[in-house]
Amino acid sequence: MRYWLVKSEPSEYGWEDLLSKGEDIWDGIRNYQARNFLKEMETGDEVLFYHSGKNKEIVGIAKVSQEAFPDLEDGEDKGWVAVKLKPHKALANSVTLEQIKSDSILSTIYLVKQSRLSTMPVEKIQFDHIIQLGS
DNA sequence: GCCAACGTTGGC
DNA sequence: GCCAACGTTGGC
Repeated sequence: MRYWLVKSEPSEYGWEDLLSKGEDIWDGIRNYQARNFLKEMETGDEVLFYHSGKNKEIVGIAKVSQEAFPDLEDGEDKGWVAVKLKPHKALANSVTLEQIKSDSILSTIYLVKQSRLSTMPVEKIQFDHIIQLGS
């Protein structure tokens, strides 16, 4: 079991959209580093859902419901992949970027170090800590 | 609105 | 293969 964080601009696609769908394809990733992480995701892995832009906070936990499969571009397999996600649990209190940056356990995560990466792994200790902050 | 950090593109 | 120019993302 591994832990991840995915990022989305809520005006494009937010946690609410995933909730209302019940399960959805997480596609359109066009960055090699993010793609490699997507390929490593396994069914049942837990995924923190982060809203970029105005709110900048982790709002919920999703689970990988289907492992990587080809994400076609113009009907062709160009090596990009998508996964499927299901909402698992909303955080009672969302965890803000400000909290994350000021926390000694969390300040080293990719979210802070490499702000443009949209899909990234999270250490278990960090994941657990975020859940604790969000409960 | 600006800027930093990346990624991509294209000329050489 | 290098690098300058440009585009994009996302925080401030």
